[in-house]
Amino acid sequence: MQVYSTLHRQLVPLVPAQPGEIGMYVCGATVQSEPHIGHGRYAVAFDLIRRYLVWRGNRVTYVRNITDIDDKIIVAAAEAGEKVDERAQRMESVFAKTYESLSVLPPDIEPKATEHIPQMLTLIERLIERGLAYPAPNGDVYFAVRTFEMYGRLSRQRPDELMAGARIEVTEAKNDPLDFALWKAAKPSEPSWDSPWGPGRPGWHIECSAMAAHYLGADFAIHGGGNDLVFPHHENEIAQSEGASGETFSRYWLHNGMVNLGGEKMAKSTGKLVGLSAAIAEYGGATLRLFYLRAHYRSPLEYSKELIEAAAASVDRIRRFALRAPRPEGVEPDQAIVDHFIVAMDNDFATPEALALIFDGMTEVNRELDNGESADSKIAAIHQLLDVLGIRPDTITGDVSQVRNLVDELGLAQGPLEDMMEALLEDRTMARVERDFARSDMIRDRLAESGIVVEDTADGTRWFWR
RNA sequence: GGCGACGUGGCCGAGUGGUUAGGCGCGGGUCUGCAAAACCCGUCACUCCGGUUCAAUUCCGGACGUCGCCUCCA
Repeated sequence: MQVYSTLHRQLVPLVPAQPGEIGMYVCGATVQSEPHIGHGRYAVAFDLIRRYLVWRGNRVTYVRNITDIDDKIIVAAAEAGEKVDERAQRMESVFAKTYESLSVLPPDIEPKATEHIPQMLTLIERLIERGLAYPAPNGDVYFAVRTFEMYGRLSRQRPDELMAGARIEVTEAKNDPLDFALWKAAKPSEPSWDSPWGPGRPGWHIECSAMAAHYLGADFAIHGGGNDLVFPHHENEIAQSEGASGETFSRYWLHNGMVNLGGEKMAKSTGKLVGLSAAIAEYGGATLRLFYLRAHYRSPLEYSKELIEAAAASVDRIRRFALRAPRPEGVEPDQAIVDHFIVAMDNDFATPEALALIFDGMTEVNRELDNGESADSKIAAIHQLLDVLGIRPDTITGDVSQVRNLVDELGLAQGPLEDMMEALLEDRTMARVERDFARSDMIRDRLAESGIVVEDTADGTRWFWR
């Protein structure tokens, strides 16, 4: 299996320290405000990687953190008149809901920064002992970038050239403008924790170093996150972790590409964003998930109505397939299809190619079914691969209230959705037999309005939620 | 200015030194009360300029362009 590692800048074989034992740390969200489409991408990308690695027989420990204390949260909470921890918890639950809608599995461990302050303090003390960090007179503690020779290895930045860029925060407390905060002295009314350097809160980067080491040790396989985190966040993590332990910190660095809107990165700071919850409400989580998977995880991904609707059309195609060709019991999946999938996915998780072969397989199955042949092993393979990709066409549902209204109007019996649909479709079939097409079309149209597609096929009438 | 990624048909998006990606859309057909679906056929591209080669979209060099990072960021 080959992965593209930002550290190596090329495809490299994925070889964990212990064969089949993969520790995976992914930088999760800062729960400052509602997630946008971009947040869904990182979540789906690494969920996919995790699922695939597990499916291939690895024991994966997936850690995805929550940053629940930082400047942005403090500011956002103040603006909203909320307590910092309350806001963080509220946003955390919004994120959790969207993850669930996107079929993103919960990580094995989801550590929060505020619950690992002791680990961070220990790490900072060690860095000071080793001469890589220093407390400043104002109560801050800084990492001394120039003392860490390898600084810039991940992002290919040289400290002198960073200086030339000059957009670096200059603080009098720092010995060098490149130094970054490990610990920030608390201002009045800010949340704070006791430390050897006085009350304060952690700098952003230290939490990931501390929590990754705590749960995965130093030499774990994969560290992931958005490619906007390469510098400075991941660069600083390496400096802190390797500076403290003297060991390599994470073997491979995987970074997902950004979601663009109108050709530019989606970001809160520029106001160029679409809310994730709103998009899920409009199109459904499965469509969003497929939207992400249509592009390779490292490529930029443009968000637009046209592209999301193309994804929705593909979800419909998958859904129809699942209805026509349900998962057969006790059938061995077609090995050729599975092998092809593995070749694609072993190549840095090439989901566009994987999707292409699944669509190919669906076309073959449909053809064979049209010809009255059995296609069970191919069907089994396709269902299995959809599972690995986390695409679950059977879990989509909609609002039943309009169906109830229609049932009432037609004088049919209320009941579970399945029963009501059966009654409605029977009514419609009768109307068609009597050539009362006004009535049959009305039923179909009304169901369409409530999000249910009704189609008459050679095998009979089928329906599904869109 | 520094670092990095990338430029494929109407759109999205793989891939390859000479032979079909796939999806969406579009045109035609089979089927059908209609619609939709499904299937079949068609829609054959690779930013530009040099170079290597019998042969380049695919390798090398250059130009142009796009995007990201260098500041909080998935």
